[in-house]
Amino acid sequence: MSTISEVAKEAGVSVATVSRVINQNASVTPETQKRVNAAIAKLNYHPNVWGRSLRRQESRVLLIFVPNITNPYYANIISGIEDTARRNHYNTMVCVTNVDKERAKEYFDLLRCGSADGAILLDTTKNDKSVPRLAKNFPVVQCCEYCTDENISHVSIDNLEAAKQVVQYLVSLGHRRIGFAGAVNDFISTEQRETGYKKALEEAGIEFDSRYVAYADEDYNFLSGIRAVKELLCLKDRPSAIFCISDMIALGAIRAAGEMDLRVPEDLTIVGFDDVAYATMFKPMLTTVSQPGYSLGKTSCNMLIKQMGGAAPNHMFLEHKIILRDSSAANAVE
Amino acid sequence: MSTISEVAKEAGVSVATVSRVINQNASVTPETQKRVNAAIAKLNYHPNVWGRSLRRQESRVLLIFVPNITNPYYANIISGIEDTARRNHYNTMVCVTNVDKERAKEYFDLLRCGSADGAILLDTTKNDKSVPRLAKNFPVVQCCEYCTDENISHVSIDNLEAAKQVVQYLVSLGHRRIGFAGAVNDFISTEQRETGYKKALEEAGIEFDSRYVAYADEDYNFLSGIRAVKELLCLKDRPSAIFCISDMIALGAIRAAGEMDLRVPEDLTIVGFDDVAYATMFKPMLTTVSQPGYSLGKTSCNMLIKQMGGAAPNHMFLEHKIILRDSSAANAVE
DNA sequence: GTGAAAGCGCTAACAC
DNA sequence: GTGTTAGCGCTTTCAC
Repeated sequence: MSTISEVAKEAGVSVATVSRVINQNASVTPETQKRVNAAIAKLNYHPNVWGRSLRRQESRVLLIFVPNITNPYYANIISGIEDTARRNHYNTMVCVTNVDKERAKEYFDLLRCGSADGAILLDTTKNDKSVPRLAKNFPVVQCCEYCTDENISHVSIDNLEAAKQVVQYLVSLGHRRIGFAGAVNDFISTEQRETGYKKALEEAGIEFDSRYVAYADEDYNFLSGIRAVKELLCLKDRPSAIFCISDMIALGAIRAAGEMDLRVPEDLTIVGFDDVAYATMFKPMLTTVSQPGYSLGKTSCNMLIKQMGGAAPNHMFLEHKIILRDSSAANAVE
Repeated sequence: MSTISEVAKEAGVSVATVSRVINQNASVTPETQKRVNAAIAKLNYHPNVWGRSLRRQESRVLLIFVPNITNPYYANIISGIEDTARRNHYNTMVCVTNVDKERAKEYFDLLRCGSADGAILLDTTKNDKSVPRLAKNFPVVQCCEYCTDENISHVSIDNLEAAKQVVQYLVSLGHRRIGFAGAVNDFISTEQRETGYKKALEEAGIEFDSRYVAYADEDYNFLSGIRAVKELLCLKDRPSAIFCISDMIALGAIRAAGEMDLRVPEDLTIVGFDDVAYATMFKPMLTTVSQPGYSLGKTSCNMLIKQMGGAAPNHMFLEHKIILRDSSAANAVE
């Protein structure tokens, strides 16, 4: 590992000149430039990032907080963030929190100790108190999930509206007994999708029936999806359609239906949320809501960079899309 | 962001004393310790990592190179690496290369510029030339995939043996026309699984028939899996069993069979590889080879840390397991 | 256009 | 047990 002063000696110039050549921001004779570049190449010199950061007081690293990377839904978002970051000469560091507050707190220290300049959070919960505290001192953008504090930037889709549209679509298919498979967690999207479900029912003049609502585990896992949906399917007047707040739960719903000898979509319509790749690998292929993952990531990252440049916190909602496939059909139950 | 000298002033001691308290490695009066700690708390001081790294000449960051994070198969490995790293006071940085050599090269610079102390590579190809070059200058461990250079550490399962066992199992079920769905890439696991397939056939006295071998795309994607397997199923003497080198391809195989009105496993036995979570979400649930993901990650990380401490390169093979589920059955085709 | 030198925050060798 | 100080590699101000 060679240093700037070794390069300077090799090229017969001062370290200042080498620095100027590296950063291309000051006048250096083309000829000296050539000599310096030759020395850099010869010594295989790479500017040491610690020295530079210490001097510049910035790390050019952005943090990405993800609850887990098992969910393919995050892959696109992360791609969007990373591409944008790299285009702006930032490196990224994926921090997998596993929904563990302790671990997240440790990762927050990466900001406090200077390891990173800002963070994009994909795992904020509704009433999270640590995020506002962090955002007071560091540039932070929330993506997809966000807390109720108005002063912190966020980028997401309009979950309430999306859920409403799903239920309106189900109503348009003739369904009246529409179930809802949610999850027990503190994500705002979870809440908003349930609210959207209720609003759409109300607007359609269908009375809300709490027996038609069931909940999977915190992390929307497959097995708990099966369990939750079975609760609904065991009812005397079982729903003819079920809106699931994640594809994973919807996959569980298909399995649950199969185990109870119900055909999808003939006997039961199922709609998911997220449009992960696996939504099309199953038969029947899943009707679901598609989020613009890559754009969500890209927009978040751009917002963060602007904010680090002094811009005020901002809120953005991107467009979702309902993808019609095989798991939904007109109500034929009675 | 307060500095060590501000803490020193606040506590009425020198910066050296503060440093000693922080690093708990020298004798400081309990009383001064208390004073210093009070000052640290009061100023909410966090040691600046740039200053420390510059001085100590280490970053305490490890890189994890992953081809993509869409594949859930990597999640466990990464967990294993991260937990182990954190236990040893290292931070990790996930670098998603997208099988893009250019991007990987840029990430390699993180080592050259001091941003990281070592790397675990999950995406090495057989004849990769850049990895040996990198490994000459920096601590590197390869996980799951590795290149032919003997001097670079690696941790993986014995892919050849695993493939052999799968085929032996299929033979034991009475299958004689056994197909192989591989992929067009330069991963050593791909090659070894094909070699294992051929060896097992040979040992069973079954002549190798090149018509029974088809290839999915480089990244084992679902659609190309369907395509490859359809090639095999269109043969006059179609195979009664197919060994797929990844679960994703195996999922494609199930779809392909379905589209050609073949039942799995009654008309066609399918075996996958990796045992991803989705292997059990489908009906039929997949017979597959399970790799000890978490252990692979953990072992790699421990090996890297030992190596950074001066240990010589090492090679390790961990145990795999064949998981019998619903997609395989005795040959009933003729 | 180029060089000398200060200083970013920290640790550790040395002095007392 | 504690303080002084050099120096890690870099950028940038100020001379010239």
